[in-house]
Amino acid sequence: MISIMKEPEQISTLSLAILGLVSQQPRSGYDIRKMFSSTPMGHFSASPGAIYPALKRLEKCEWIQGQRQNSETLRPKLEYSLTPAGRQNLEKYVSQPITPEDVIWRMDELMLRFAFMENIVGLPTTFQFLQQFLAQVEAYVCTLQEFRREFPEESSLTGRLALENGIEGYQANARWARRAIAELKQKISIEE
Amino acid sequence: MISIMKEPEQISTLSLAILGLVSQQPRSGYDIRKMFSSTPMGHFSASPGAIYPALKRLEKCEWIQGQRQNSETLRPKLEYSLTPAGRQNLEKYVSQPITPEDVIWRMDELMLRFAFMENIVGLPTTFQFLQQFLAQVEAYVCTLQEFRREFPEESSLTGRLALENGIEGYQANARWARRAIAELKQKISIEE
DNA sequence: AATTTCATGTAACCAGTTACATGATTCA
DNA sequence: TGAATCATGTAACTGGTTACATGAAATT
Repeated sequence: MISIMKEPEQISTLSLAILGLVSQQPRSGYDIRKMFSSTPMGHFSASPGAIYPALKRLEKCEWIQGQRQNSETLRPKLEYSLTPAGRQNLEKYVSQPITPEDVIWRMDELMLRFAFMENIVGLPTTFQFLQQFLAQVEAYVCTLQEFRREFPEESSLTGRLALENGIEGYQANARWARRAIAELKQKISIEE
Repeated sequence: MISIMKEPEQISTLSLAILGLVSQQPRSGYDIRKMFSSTPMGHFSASPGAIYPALKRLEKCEWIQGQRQNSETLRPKLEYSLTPAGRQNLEKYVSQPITPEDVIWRMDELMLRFAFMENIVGLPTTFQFLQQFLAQVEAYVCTLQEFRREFPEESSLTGRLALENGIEGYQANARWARRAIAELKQKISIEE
């Protein structure tokens, strides 16, 4: 008897971060909490009330699987790793085409996808990701600049500056993407 | 009989955006939804399921007050404006000192505070805000660079690049803040 | 012996998402 | 007359926050 699990169409950034981490190596909830609190990895809270339920959810839909470590001792720990199905779904998820909505509403998710991409889908797909990313970011910069041009000049100084902050942030992302593309190109050519 | 309302110690970004908008002029829920969907204002969803309950909450704690417009017609609309108490609380909230946690976890909130500051607390306080902002951002850039220096070079290319994306984003914020400070300085000197 | 770190959880709460629902007004 | 826009809401669900709870192992 096979139980059909509903696949989440949209993964929360927390789940994605967890999947990325356990894709690298088996990790316990505590390991993940440590990563979140001791590194600038995304901006995740290390609260157990978020992480342990998230692990349970991912295990229930069979993307990850927990294995009890040190069962003999009095302090066993649960180490999770990706299931084959989980890896497949993760591959599909991180390789999705980048939409304009992604860069407007889900920048942090895009960066998470990117951070783990190399590991999960390899350099060529990562390269494609960066090209799409750059194109979408550049397009959005144009939209914002258009908006900036029509901004009523005398109305609100700080309002205008806040808008410019957004534009410059996206421009920084574009510059970064160009550099990253160059680095990847080099690495790919060396590996051949 | 005075009912004592519990003041929210932490305001959600959505509530803050709403407060900022109604501080400029009386606005209805529909007006606010339009702002969110037609301008790059923050990254807020215009869903009625978020906005109308938020307006109700803010009205219940007496920061804003709704007034029925066009009561004679069959399609009245509710225009909210800040109460004196609401304005006072908003002034206090946006002027709070900026903590390291703010730049790490709540960048979007800081930008919202800034976008409406001029209107709510005037240029001198806005100027102070920017100076604090710059200092905290620069400090965090150092932390990230320190982290970058200790990053294992061969481990993950995309991981390293994602970290650099973060650093460059904060550096862009610092540059922006320096420019904004210069602009404000000029404007303040002209107005004297 | 006391403190810190390892390690995993639960319960109440809250806010935002999605989807649904309603009806007036204006414009093509 | 039909579509788009104006205008406000509710209900079910979901996931993250805060706070609480427990106890072993390692360190000082």
